[in-house]
Amino acid sequence: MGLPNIRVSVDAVVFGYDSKEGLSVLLIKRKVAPFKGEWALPGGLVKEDESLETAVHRELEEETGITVNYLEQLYTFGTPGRDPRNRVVTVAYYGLVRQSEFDVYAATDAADAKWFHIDDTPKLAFDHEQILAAATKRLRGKLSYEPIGFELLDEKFRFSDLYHLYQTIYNPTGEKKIDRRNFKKKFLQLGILEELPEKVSEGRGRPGALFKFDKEKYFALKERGMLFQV
Amino acid sequence: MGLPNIRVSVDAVVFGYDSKEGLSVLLIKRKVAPFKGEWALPGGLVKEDESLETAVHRELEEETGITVNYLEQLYTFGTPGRDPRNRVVTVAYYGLVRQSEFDVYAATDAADAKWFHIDDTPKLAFDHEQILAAATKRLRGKLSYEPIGFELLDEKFRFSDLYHLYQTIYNPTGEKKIDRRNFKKKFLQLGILEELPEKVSEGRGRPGALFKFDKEKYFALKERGMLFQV
DNA sequence: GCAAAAGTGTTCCTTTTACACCCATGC
DNA sequence: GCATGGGTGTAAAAGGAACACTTTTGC
Repeated sequence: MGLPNIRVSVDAVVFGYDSKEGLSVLLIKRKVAPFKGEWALPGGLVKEDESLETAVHRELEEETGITVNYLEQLYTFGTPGRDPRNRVVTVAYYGLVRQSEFDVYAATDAADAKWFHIDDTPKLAFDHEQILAAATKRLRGKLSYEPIGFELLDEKFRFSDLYHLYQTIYNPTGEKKIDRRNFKKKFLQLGILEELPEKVSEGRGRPGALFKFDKEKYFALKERGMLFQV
Repeated sequence: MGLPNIRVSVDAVVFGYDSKEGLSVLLIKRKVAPFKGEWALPGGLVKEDESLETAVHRELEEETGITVNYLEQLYTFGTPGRDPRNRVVTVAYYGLVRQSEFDVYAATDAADAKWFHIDDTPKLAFDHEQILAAATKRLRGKLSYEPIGFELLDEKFRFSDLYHLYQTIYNPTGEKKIDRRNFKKKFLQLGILEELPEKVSEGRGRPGALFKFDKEKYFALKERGMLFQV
């Protein structure tokens, strides 16, 4: 009985948020077989001496040029046959970024790389649609027991940006449901927001105050795990 | 640049519950190097044509003789150096069983196999202490947003068994905290318990009614995810 | 009769929900 | 002046927490 020939890869589901465009996911167009020319999650084989996390960051850099500072392990997919050529077990990660901060470009290892709105993704290679679905589900779940926002919003943001973020992720179909006042009350009670004296207008309507996260409290709360039902 | 030489293994953290002994974990004594003679989590290399889940079940059978019907993926550990000889990425699973149902024995692939009380585990091989810690944390967390019990209790059980289960897992140090009446009220409200006409005495004290889970509702609730704060 | 476990309701408090009007600005 | 988004409070309802005595059995 010879040693099993199994390869290990990593894949990344990077979510980008933008107040105008909502929630997107970063995809690449494959440059090599299998599935050459099709869209897929960025990712690739892990090298023998690098950690899984290092591998994800490296692959993201090589394929899309972006650097993500928040990545979390999602799930490991290993069904035989998920890669048509070899047995490949892939460790999937998901991450969150402010979409506006990143110029995405097809770096050396991909034919193309771009953001797709979460409700308008193309057919994906391998079992990547399954991975994407798992990540989306996890993101939604996470929202209700951990503060999310720091990674997705600009340093200073209007309260309505935060509100729309939650609204978007919870309620992708767009029927308004979350009560603005109750949401604000609840969120402010967490004590992780700092209201700035500056006000900013969006072009029309009354200008709103800017807020920023109190990083210490934010991460403390995140560590401890909070419960936040919308 | 040659292909990376990485192996893939699975490890299982199997928790057993017994109303008398509380929460235990199943460990094996390693029969082969490295760490020969030391205690470790059951597990081993994945074969090229089997799924990860199949591999866990197979290894459990080969090393401890038990069959677990509830196993869930926990996390994948892949730091280089976690196995002293080769690069091994391990996918950890955790599961729950009724301890009383299983005769554990050292099957062919282990020198010994037994249950250890969760607060009295030996030093473990590899990074298995870290894996065990992660599993314990996850189990506690899970308890508060999913019904747990079906997998850990006999088919028919007294309400106090369920109560002690939660008490044990939440509150390992044993200072009583959960209010019996409130716990019962809340749990019954979930609508997943069926009260049987039979009563049973524990030898002393007033006999209590037996309950069983309404499987359909139980698993439905589990799918949807419930929120249950104790 | 006493030790051990099971059964049972009410009150208070906290949290959550529902809900509508005025304000500041750009055009 | 009107359209657009920002800001704000209260009342009713639901859910959670605290709490103690009685019942049934074995010995």
